[in-house]
Amino acid sequence: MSQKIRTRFAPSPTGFLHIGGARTTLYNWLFARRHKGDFILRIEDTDEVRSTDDSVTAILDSVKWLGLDWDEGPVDGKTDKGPYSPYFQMQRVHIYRKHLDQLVAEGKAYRCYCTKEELDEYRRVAQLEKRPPRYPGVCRALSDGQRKEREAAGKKFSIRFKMPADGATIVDDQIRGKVSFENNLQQDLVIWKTTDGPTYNFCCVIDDHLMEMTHVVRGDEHLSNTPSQIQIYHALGWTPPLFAHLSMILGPDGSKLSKRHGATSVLEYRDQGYLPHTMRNYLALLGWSTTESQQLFTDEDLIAKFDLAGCQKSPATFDTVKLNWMNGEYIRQTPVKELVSLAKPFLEKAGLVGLPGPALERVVALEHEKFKLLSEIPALIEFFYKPVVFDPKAFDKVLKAPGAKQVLLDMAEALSGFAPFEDKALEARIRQFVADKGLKNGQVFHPIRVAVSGRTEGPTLFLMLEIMGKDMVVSRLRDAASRIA
RNA sequence: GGCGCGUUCGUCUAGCGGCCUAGGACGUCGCCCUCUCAAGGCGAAGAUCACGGGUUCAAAUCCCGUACGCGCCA
Repeated sequence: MSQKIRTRFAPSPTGFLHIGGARTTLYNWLFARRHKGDFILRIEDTDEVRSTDDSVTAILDSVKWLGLDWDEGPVDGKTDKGPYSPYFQMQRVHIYRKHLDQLVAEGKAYRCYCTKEELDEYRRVAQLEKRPPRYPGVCRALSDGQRKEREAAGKKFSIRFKMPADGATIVDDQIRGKVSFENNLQQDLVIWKTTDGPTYNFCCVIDDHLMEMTHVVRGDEHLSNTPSQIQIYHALGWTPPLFAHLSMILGPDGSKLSKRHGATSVLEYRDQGYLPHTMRNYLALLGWSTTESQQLFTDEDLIAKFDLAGCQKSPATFDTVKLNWMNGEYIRQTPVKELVSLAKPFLEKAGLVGLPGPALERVVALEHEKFKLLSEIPALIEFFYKPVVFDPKAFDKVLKAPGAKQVLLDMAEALSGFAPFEDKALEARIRQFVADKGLKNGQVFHPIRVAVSGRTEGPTLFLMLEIMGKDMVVSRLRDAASRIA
């Protein structure tokens, strides 16, 4: 098979891009990139009521932020590019109608005049009689006379696709293997609504074929619709693409991941300070793995190794703890200069940009290995730029300790004329101080740390002092001492 | 209700008949490093492989059933 691989992600713009959609996008993208194929984005906006322009924008922004570039599809919320344009389904209705007409003309689809009330009644009775609540095919069996009668009465109709009455449809799923569905158990699917518009399952088939998709990789929830879709392909004389159905992503309580489990929108993860690369790596591993159980991947690595056969059939629970670990891992791998630039929005929000004081690069470097999220950077470094806020527990425990006040005053004195005010020299001087006074390291180091930073945890002491500079250090030592009763 | 899918440490998973007294990763715990917190290093605990039957010399791995969970159909 020398055919070029083509995959797509086809969201309905009825909200933001959630984690599940992000993973589906990622897998499609990885698969296409792996096989030097094309990755297409298509907007399924046939639900006029729920589709919004804002959603289109949010979805495009999300996919862009994730770093998944598409070869064809929307350029923005209105325009698109690519040889199969348009990629917005609402602009393709004439195409669907053409194929609809063909099916009807060939007797492969028929008008159904049943009203909502009638359908509800069929279903109610079926439930009562413990039969499956399927459409009983009333209008499929209509005679020409009966049909004319209904037309003459001007009855509204939908259009249903005739499913084969017998046999079975096999979905040869790339992840799950062969899954068989009895045709007589499938109902005649509505492919055109009473309100005069195509339905999801119909558009999807036509677009996937016309856009020459070779692989349809999508969520589990579509597996049950696949046999109907396959029959539509056949009715139109087309060969279906290969299908791969991904398992769901669950929340910590085992139910489908939703709002009440916390952030579900990709953009929320961006705003919390996760790196796109973390999301790619983590999401890749949520339902896919290599035989070696490798955890950390570069993008090249991911592309080279991704494989549908390695996808998990069972659902996976989204684990923020592991996500955080991975983000910390990648933050540590990010050069400081780049990290500062990535953290800019967060630093700006905290008012830490453009302030006098040490260079952000130096300060960030000092705490580099501690960050798990970009959003927590400001809180960990702000004491370099803003007045010290004492952690009450630290103050009581360390600064109120016997002798601490005197240590701070003596230390301020000792350092006020000290030079060079530099890491190694400071360490030597302070250790000397400890020895001279006959104290223990902790009795000196700890009070200094709390006095200059307000907290007991923080960067390595002497380098922190160097970066703060003599003036700030000395004045903070004295200020802290003055606060001790 | 029918149909379909799924079920290995708390979590993500390896495993595709013997290499499994079930491996890795996150998390947890302990130790080391150490000026604190991290990071890092080392180590430990943690899964009768959902359950019950088969098949086989041999099953987490194959078959059947049950339970539970989820999806689709409305």
